[in-house]
Amino acid sequence: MVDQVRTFNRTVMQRIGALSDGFLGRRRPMGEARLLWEIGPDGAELRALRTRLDLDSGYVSRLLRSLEADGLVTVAPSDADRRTRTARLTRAGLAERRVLERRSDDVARSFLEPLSASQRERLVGAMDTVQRLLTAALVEIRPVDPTHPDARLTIGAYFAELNRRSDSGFDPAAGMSAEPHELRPPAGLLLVAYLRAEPIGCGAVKHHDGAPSEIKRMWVADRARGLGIGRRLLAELEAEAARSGARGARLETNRALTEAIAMYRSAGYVEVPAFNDEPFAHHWFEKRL
Amino acid sequence: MVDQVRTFNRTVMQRIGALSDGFLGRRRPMGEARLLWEIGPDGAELRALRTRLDLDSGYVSRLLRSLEADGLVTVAPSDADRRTRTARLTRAGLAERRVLERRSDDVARSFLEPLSASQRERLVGAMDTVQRLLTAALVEIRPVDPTHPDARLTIGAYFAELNRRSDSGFDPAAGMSAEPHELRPPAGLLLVAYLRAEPIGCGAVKHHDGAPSEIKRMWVADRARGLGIGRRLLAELEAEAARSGARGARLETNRALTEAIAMYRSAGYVEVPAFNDEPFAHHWFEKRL
DNA sequence: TGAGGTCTCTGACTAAAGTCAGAGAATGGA
DNA sequence: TCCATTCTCTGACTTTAGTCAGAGACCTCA
Repeated sequence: MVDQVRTFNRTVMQRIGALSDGFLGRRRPMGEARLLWEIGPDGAELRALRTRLDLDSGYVSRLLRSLEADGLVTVAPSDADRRTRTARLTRAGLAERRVLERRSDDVARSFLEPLSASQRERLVGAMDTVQRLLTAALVEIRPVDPTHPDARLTIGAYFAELNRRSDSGFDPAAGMSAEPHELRPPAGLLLVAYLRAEPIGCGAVKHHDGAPSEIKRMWVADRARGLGIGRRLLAELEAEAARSGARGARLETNRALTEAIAMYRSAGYVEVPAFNDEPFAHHWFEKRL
Repeated sequence: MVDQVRTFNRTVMQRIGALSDGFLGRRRPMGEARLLWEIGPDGAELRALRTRLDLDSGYVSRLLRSLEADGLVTVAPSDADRRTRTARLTRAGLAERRVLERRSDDVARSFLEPLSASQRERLVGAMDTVQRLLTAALVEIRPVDPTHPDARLTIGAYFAELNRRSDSGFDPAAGMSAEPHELRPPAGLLLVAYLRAEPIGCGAVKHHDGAPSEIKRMWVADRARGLGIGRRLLAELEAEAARSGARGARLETNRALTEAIAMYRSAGYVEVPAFNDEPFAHHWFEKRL
């Protein structure tokens, strides 16, 4: 498998290399072209450009000077903080960027054109799979303190979604508790899933002496679904429950969360009679560990 | 579709970029690392290195000088032709190359590791599809004179394969004719399929006044099968037949060539009674255009 | 054997890419 | 209001990457 991935990397790298050639060739150095591209139609702050392209501040400055000299870019202090400056594309800069855009369209088209309709469909489908799974492989799951901003953010998003999707609305204060101290070792654990430093999911476990651990706050951001992140969170929480000595894991859920329910079932959870009186729950599940 | 290909290019490019970082980071410039890699365990002639990496001869020379100074490479005149020189890795060079190899293994592994077994399988499968189809899109089909070396090469390979696979062996002199002048416009046409300048398939058509054109010499190299090249060759030959005024296309084939037969059927050919007495044929097909 | 061609190397360049150490303006908080 | 900090810019570099025009060794074929 590793070999197959490697040959993939080689082929695709060579092939997509054509794209950088496309970025080149307008008698503009690659660095300038990348910067022009990254500034985008709405402009961008220099610090954002630096971190996104991972360039030295002096270097960015010099590149911008050169683009300014060509009349493609203007740089002006930002309104909020006059230390930082914002680069914007001029009319000519926008036109130049459109040329780059057309070029990368051309590259994409050159991939598709020689193929038959069914080959095209297969190619695009497989590309989507590769992309999604490569992204999924980038997701990292880490324990986070329940009071950490990332924890608040994801749990907040979870509540908001529950409120939006369940027919009765949702009030976090009314449900079963999951206070910070209950989700902090050794009483429990809160995990946050990150995609490139951005929190995109969470899940928690709350231990009970002599009883199954409770899984709580399982949530994955919309645009990160279908990557198996929920399943990974769940598996890690179960492992944590097992480490704490629990013989099983339990959870309750709202009937509106159909994908979650399907995922629990396929992960080996079986529906059981209500084991608590959480007012927003319709289904109770349990799994032996 | 173009958009999907573009986002694929962006994601994958970023992700595989890690690989070049892997090649870098050993405090060795990328050019040297690429060269070291390309020389390979068995050594390589400088001209081969130059064409494969597309580098200036002076530049390669200088890079080799630097690798030599580090004790990683030796360069000596080739035995056959003492103008050309062959670069070989020393013990240290081989070790260094193994480091690079391990690094690109690590990158590949980092793609796979966070995924579940079924995700891995899907990823590798999709990678294979992408790779094959991107390669397929690189194939170019061009008319070639029947006496051109590439034509001789592919037709020779076709005869060799026929001889190897058919139980009776095959003697090109005994069969129905397809002399150079019969496959040259306006009497006919010979197409050769190229993958990166290397001929990997052929196919010809021979016109007959007032009768269906004959498809001859259809062949695709083993390692290029499954890319739809045969189908493309056939389609172009049919188009050529139609241009010449033919109302149909005919062909005969040996029963050993099962994939070819399946391809003809799925391309709309129907089996008909023998329309000639080609001694090596078992099936005769025809299609209306 | 000699003419024309092939192959690699050296010298002399240029352009791009990137690094580093301040300088100077602006900001936020004590 | 002052001090530490943040942000961008400039000047002065270094390293890579790549190009071009010969020179010289070697090969092939007439």
